[in-house]
Amino acid sequence: MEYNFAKIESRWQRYWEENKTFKTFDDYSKPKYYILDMFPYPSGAGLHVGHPEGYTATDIISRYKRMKGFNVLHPMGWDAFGLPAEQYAMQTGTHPAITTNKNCDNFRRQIKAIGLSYDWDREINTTDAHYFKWTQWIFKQLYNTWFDENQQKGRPISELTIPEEVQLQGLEAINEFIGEKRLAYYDNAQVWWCNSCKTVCANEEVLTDGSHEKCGNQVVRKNLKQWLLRIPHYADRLLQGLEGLDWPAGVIDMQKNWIGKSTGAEIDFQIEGLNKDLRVYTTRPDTLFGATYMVIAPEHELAGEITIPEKKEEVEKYIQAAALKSDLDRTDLAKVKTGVFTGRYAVNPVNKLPIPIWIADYVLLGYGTGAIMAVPAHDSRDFEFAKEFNIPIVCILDPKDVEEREEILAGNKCWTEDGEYINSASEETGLNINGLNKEQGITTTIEWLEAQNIGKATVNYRMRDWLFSRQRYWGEPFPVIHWEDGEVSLLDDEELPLLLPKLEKYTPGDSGESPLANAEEWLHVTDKNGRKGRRETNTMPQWAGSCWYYLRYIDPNNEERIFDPEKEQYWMPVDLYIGGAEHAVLHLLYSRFWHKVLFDLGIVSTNEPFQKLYNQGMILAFAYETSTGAKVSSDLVEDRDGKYYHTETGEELRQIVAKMSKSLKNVVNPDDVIERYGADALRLYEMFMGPLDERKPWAENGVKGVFNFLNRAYRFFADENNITEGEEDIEVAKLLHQTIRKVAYDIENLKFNTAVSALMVFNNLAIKKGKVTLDTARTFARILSPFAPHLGEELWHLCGKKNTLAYEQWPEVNVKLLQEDSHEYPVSFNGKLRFKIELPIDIPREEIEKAVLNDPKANKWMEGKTVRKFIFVPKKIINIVVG
RNA sequence: GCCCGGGUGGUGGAAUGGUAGACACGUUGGACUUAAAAUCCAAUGAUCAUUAUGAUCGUGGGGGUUCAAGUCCCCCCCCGGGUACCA
Repeated sequence: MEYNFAKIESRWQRYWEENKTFKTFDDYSKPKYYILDMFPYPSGAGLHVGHPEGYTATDIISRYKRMKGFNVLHPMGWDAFGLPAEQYAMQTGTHPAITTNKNCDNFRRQIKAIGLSYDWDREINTTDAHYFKWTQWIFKQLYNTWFDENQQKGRPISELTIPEEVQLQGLEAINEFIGEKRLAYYDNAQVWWCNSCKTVCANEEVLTDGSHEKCGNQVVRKNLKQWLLRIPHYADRLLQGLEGLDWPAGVIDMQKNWIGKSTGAEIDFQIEGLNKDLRVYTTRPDTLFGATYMVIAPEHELAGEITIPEKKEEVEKYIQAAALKSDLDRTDLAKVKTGVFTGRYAVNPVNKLPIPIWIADYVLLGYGTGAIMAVPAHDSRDFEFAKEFNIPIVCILDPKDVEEREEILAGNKCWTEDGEYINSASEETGLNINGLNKEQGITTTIEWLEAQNIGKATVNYRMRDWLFSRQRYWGEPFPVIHWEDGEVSLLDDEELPLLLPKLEKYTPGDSGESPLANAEEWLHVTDKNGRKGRRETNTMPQWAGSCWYYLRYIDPNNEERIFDPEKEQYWMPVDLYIGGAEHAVLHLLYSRFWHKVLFDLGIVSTNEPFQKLYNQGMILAFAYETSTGAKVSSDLVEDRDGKYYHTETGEELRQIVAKMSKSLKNVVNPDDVIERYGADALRLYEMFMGPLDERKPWAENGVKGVFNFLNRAYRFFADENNITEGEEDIEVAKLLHQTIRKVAYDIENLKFNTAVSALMVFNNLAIKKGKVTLDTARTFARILSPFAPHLGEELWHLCGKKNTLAYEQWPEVNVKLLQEDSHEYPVSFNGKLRFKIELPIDIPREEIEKAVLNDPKANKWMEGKTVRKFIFVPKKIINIVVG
């Protein structure tokens, strides 16, 4: 009766594979459930125990939903483009496809060993030409779409009306006009360049200290021709779409912050002595009366013109210094603010007072208009600057009942909250907001500005255009040709996919050109008229393939179209999407953007792709450090009597929790866990560790705990001597049905840890009782199977069933068994629990009171006291207030 | 700084405002064994006292609401994640 997990697991894995047990059919008669994992990047290191956490969770739900009668789509694939395979190619000359396929094979082997119920016939790989053909096709759709502001909707470029004055200027002007509308465009853009890796880095690969995540080298800015996507056009749609989603609030907040919508006004200030206006953006037009200076960014186009000759030298010096500073230096908040006076004044439109124009690098060119009106009394940054340069601070918002009111009114303290306006009226201009509050002040001022025709309400977003090209080899080639006459054209659909050329050398050029520039034959093209052209040498970023993979799973082998619309309508949206929180913004925002464009073009049927999102927490590991905080590699740690010692120095060490890392030698490989304890134990422990969304440390002893449970369950249920005929013991029957209900509830609410615990509790009782009926054994096999599918199938089989239990019905709860006729009430006096008493459920309150107060145990607590209150909560507690 | 999470036994963690510590690890004692492993049984928040039993304290700290607070409200401390002069 030994639990031979290796034998059991390989047998059922073979069975599932041979019988294609988990092949999904497009059976429209059944309700569907689409449950998706974030597909992995198949790294050379293989799986670590963090991967199977989310995969097990989705697998449990998939198996459960199948038993509940759903048609479940549960696929897996590979996000396989990426830099590591390319760097390996640079070092060894091995084609990235070879490395990638090897890694995919290893990942697939590891994942299959966990017993996950994927439909492997739907496996996709972003580097497969059959797949990226459609990534290129989507790029074409983006290129050929413009965003109609009025309809708030993307529309085909063919539906764009060209203004007459543009048409009159000829073809070039028309193309330029269209180009400015396309969602994908080609332009100069600043990118991060790593001189050591000779490659461009994505923003997210640059650490906050300005170094390259991969090699630690400081990255530099480079100006290169790039593809960009106009995602800000969809800002409002992306914001609104968040409303109906069942997503973690934190992720929604992060996306909102990233989009960064702000409402305010643009205001034109007259510049003294120049026939020009300076336009600023502000969220606080109501504070115009407190504006005592203005600031423009050093890169502002008017910087030169505004500066008076006497100040020229000083200003130029400042601008140059600012240009040399890294972004990091410029945005370091701790640093003292710097700036320089241009010598020129603007006119404050509300009171006609002259205010000085400064240049300072705390104002960024890329946001708003690159110029601000500064209100030091009511903006902390402006306040700091004004203090530094002795610029007047005029308080115009009375904070009323605030402690520091006097200080604020005197301009010695900054006040950014609401209040009542003072000093905010001008007879000359007719604007008066004195006595109003912030909200009224803003509306009134904007109305006034619009009436004067010097400003208007404006919305700004923090989100920028998405830099969509990388100077790399191992990515999707753009289906683009740049012709010698300057025309840019896209390949016809029939010419897709555009494959990557074979290369001798994968090293990029020093100038920042992709390795593809070396592929002479591939690179140069000639059209039928003899016109010469050059293919785009940039490739798409890794996001491209992951932006839409969930759509391809629906119809992965369709050669004719991206997918069959009927299938798409059936399967979409994804009902549940589980993955790491590190994708809270970028991947999920980019995907949503593409999805909305495809929706506008009528290609997909849902407005949002992922209905419910859940993040699994990171799996950490125990690590050890000395009293000075130095980390000690795990292979140098000895455990004696619950304390930890350094094997070489003998020093006592402290146990801490840290990320798994090679240097700490605390990385756990699922292969090892499976070999020692089996896949079911791995799965069970991943779930038993704690709540799915929390970070938690891996502990080998915990695996032993669940392994123990599987052992006990097998030894008990696989032994026919323990299986009886006839009626089930009432206690066992009651607990069984409680367990069915608890496990189902917990699965649906993603509380897998407590579900496992409930199964353990039932198993403990069954073993204690020593006997269960065959029905009970069969029920247990079914409710265990989503968690430990191999053992589930084995027990099902031993219970005399021939076929897989994957599609068996989830057991019905017998509600009658769950009804109790009495309850053991805890009795408290003044909130302190004193004793317990068993009472029938259905007797009136008076009798309960009588029974409790007359109980001999109650005397002790009531002696010399009177009962002031008797609290009775049915099926919960009794609390008696005495005094 | 701002925005999210989180802080419960020796450990991982349970707990619709209603019996704090389910379940598991570890530890201790016992059974089995020549012995060990495995397995099984029992105990296990702390403190005090003890004949079973009992009492007091206890969910980061301080206040509050309530018959009743780990849970709700206010203030503070610590840890993790995100973000960073976005006007």
